Amino acid sequence: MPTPARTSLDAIVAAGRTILEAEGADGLTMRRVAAAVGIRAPSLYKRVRDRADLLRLILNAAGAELAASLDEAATTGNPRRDLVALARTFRTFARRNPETYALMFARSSEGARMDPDLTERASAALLRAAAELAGPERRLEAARTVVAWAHGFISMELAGAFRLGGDVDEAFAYGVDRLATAIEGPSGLR
Amino acid sequence: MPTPARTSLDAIVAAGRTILEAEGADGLTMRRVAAAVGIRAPSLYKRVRDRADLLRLILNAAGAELAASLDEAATTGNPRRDLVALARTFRTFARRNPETYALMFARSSEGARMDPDLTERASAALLRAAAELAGPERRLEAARTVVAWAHGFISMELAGAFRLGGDVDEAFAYGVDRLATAIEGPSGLR
DNA sequence: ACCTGAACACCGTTCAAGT
DNA sequence: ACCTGAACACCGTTCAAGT
Repeated sequence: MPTPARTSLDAIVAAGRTILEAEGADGLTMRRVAAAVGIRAPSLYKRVRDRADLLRLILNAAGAELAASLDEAATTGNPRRDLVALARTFRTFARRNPETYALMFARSSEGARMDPDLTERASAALLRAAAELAGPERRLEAARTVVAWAHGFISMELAGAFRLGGDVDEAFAYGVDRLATAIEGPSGLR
Repeated sequence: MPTPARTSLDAIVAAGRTILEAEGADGLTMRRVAAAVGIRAPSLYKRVRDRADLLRLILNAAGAELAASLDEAATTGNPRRDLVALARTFRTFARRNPETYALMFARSSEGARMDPDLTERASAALLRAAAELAGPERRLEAARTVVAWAHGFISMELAGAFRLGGDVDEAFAYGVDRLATAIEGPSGLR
């Protein structure tokens, strides 16, 4: 005789996101998530394969939000301003979802990998701006250089690695300005 | 009546490094490290406060090696060539010690933080090159921009985030060249 | 169909007892 | 002084049993 469902996959993923940001990755335990949705840990396995699967679903949900924000941000028509807007949007997301952000870019030791389609969607606007600034042949390297800088800056900021003082906001503004200039025009390589 | 020591802190840290790189952070268990040095897990607590402390010692040992390599690398006399050498040295270290590298730049959720003196030592050569390229007033922002790019590039490479194809080595060479140019000369900001 | 308690094989860590 | 087995409070996960 069927028992009515007491929760849903969406509720589990949402609870997981909240717990992940509030308690960190170590705090995201199956028992804790189960309690948050009013069931016991073993019942979670009716809806997710294992903890890595739950983590994957959490990263996908957050990644979809990020991709949508990026799409919205890059709409000024000016590639340089779009680039600045994209970098800011990226940083804002990371500061609001630091634990999630760290896992998105982590080595797969946690076993969870975001949906590749989402990664592509999140890259699209940047590739467009990069093509306009650096030229179509160099657009991939240019986009990579910018995203590497932005990710590096943000992850160091989140890790508290900027310990030599100075204004971090200003350093971010300086960096994105320098990067935009760096990928502009003909390559100095070779 | 004293029992002779069966191992040493150095042996424990060395075993920890090997296990960390071979099995990942999750594989670095107190029981596993103890077995590698021929004792039982509880005896480790005679030499380290807890697992976070062991992790800290591992990161310090690796960080000292990295700082020494960086010092050695930046000796061409030419700031631009020094910058390229520093970036390459950094990347080589990360590729040889990927698990250690990831923890060095991780949020302190793992609880282990490297010795600040080591961070400073590792930054010194870069700050010198940055001062020559960008001018003394902009050296901190310039150094941060370069290290952010390098760390971002490397951590994305290690995470397997470069999925759109293209030559990753060439992208690294392109990036460091662009970054060196980017921090040169007067700032375009403001 | 969904949910549960009990159980298993792991953790990090403590502690009394051994030499 | 250093090392140990036993124990505790946690994990993720499985599974038979309940409704």
